[in-house]
Amino acid sequence: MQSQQAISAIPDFQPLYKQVHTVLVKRIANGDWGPGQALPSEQALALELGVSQGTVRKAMDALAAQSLIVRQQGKGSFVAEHTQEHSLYRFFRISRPAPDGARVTPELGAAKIKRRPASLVEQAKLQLDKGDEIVEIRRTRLVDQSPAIVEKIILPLALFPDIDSNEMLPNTLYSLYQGVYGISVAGVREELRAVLANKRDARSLGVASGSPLLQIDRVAIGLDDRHVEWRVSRCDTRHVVYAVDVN
Amino acid sequence: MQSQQAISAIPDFQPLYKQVHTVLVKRIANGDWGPGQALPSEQALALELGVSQGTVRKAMDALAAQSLIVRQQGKGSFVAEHTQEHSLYRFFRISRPAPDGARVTPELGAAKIKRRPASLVEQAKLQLDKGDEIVEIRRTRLVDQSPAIVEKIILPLALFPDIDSNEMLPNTLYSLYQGVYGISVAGVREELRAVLANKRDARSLGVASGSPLLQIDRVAIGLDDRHVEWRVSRCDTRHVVYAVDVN
DNA sequence: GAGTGGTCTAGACCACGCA
DNA sequence: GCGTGGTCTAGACCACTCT
Repeated sequence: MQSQQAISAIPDFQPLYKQVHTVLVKRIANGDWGPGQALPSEQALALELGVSQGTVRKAMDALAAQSLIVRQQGKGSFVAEHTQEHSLYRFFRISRPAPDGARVTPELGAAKIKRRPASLVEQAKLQLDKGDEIVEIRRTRLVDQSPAIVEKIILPLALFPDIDSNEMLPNTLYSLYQGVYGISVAGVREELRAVLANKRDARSLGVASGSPLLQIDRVAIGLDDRHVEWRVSRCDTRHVVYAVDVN
Repeated sequence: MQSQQAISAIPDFQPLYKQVHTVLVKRIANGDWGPGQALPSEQALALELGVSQGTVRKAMDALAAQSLIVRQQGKGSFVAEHTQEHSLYRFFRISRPAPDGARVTPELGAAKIKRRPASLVEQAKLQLDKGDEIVEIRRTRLVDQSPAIVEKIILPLALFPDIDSNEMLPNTLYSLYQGVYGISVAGVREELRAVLANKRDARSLGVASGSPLLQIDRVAIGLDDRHVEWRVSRCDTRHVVYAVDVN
């Protein structure tokens, strides 16, 4: 009656709750339930999958811990939405220095967008083939009305068809990816370095050429583990910092 | 028979498993079980605290998620140890750039240690009072035999009596804090900035004065939420990077 | 074989949101 | 009042470790 049953015909050796977890991730990735929509209740899923409610609960608790879903007592469980506030703070770690430590909401400055074939580095970063096209976005972000971050964003055109025909791109691109293109960013991997401002940086940020900048090299990864975006940000850290908490 | 009983005489309104969690954290912080030692079994704790095994399990799962304890099937649950490898990788995020991405094990270079009254900044960072003494450690860490990181470490002398009488400090200070002084680092808060190498940095790291360095400003926090250490590292990021994964 | 944590189930009551 | 997720319990079997 219990333990190590497989949901599919051929048993694998994952615990049941992990199998349930995997099934649910796939369904979310597949768009069975759109962002903001409610998943079936624990009971309904348990019945459908032939496991107990407690097992479904454990799988859904894991989804909630990954913030793939949001659970609300009395209402239900909902596919996480990359709304403005949410998405901004999940992957955006720029804040004011301690002891204030407040999160910062950057505003959008100038932006340029163009389409071209992927360079070799871009092919590697985004798992593309030779000849694949990408879209390059360059933009500035402001903190307290003055430019603080320059970004170069590279997107595979195949995943975001005609994204370069948008007049104005929103501040939080991830909600656009999710809402319009059905691509949810599940996680990011970032590498941080210190670099010197080149002439273009200096002009965009209003700093002296040769000023120190924090460079954030980020690859965004989708629900299906595809590399969805490559973004290189250069940040003037005189008034804001990149904050990390490890527990 | 179930639900919302309080362990202590005066009920608070925390779920039982959170109360159990809190009790266990306090006992660990208090040294009831030393690092590496086994906690009582789930059954034993459940009996002692008058709750069910499942509730104790949920509390201990949370402790494991915080990596405050390590659980081993068939053996028991053990207070986490800040061993060399462990402690190094828990809070040390320097690695090689992608696609390699391998963790790096820094070696220890020159070190200097001295005792003096806390400056104003140090008082603020470490929650000290005027006149309190601190110990300042300055040292260099090597990657691939060449200097890559300079560190300035500030410790409250009250927490680490006579630490400055040590001949050689180990590479991973956190295991020393835990093993000798009974202070476990439960988490850290870091702020990252880009700065330019001053003359001292340049000499220590073998780079040109004015080179860009990644500055990591870290406050380490103990089990009882006290600020235990303030550490400012400056890192040459030409060959290594600071890696962050968010999921 | 005894003891531990890991998984799974079944059923209960509670707190919440909504109609 | 109903359905949802949140908490708690009790009991079962499994996988692992040690003796």
